[in-house]
Amino acid sequence: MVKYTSAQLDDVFQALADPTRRAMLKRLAKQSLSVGELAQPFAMSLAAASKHIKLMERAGLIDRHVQGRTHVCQLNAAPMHAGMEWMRHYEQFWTPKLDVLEALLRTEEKTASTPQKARRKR
Amino acid sequence: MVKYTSAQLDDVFQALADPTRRAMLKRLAKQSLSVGELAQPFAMSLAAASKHIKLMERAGLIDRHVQGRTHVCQLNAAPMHAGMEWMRHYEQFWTPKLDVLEALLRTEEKTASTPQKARRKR
DNA sequence: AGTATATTTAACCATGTGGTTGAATGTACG
DNA sequence: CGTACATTCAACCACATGGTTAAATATACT
Repeated sequence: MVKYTSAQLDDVFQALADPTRRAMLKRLAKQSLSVGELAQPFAMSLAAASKHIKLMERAGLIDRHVQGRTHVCQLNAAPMHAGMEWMRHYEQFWTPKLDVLEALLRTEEKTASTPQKARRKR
Repeated sequence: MVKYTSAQLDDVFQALADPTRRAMLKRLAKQSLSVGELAQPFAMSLAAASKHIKLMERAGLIDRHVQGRTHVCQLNAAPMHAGMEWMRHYEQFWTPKLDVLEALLRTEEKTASTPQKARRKR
């Protein structure tokens, strides 16, 4: 199990926090694309698209290999793993809580003075 | 299966793209806390912490209920679900690829013309 | 009423983001 | 060699961020 640095998470989440970039990644999931191809569907200059790509490169989500005059971008989803792992710890909180018990237990963890039926100790 | 809006994802990923905010959420996973309590561990002004909290509120990750003069913040992890679902589509790409085949298939989809070992030159 | 506590608001600063246009760089091609 | 193409760089703009301090608000306490 790998450990991820905070800065890594910063960069990945940051990269994903923009619809243009998410759309680019989506396309890259199907095939590698040049900068120009990646930019084409968007109503923005090439320079703007180039900046988005650079930001994703910084996050490690895109690998680039220059081939002649074109730069081919390839998805590298691996860094998302870090974000996924981070979020996974919270999955329990949106997962249907079939029992109020679980919530109560968490509350009591803090309270620590309500002995109720068991748990008393510490 | 719920569908998530792009703006929702923007806000959630944005909220998670900062170590201070992630640390705050981590503490809220254990117990609800007032703004002051939430801010206490950090070397920053209350005003700064207050802004972080507001940003997470905007993302729906924190619910606030005012109780007298203190504002109690409660984790609401549900919006993370959207981010998790989005990422899940990419899980296949960092998951161990036991077969090179899959990668090849994706590549060929694009190439479609390079005849084998040729590729001579250029 | 007056004071202390909890939090937000306002004004400000430096830096980042998302975009533009125009010039520079590097590579391919006739 | 000269020109076209692919992409970046530089300068600029408006606005968001992450932080500060100081003042404003709201509630509680005596």
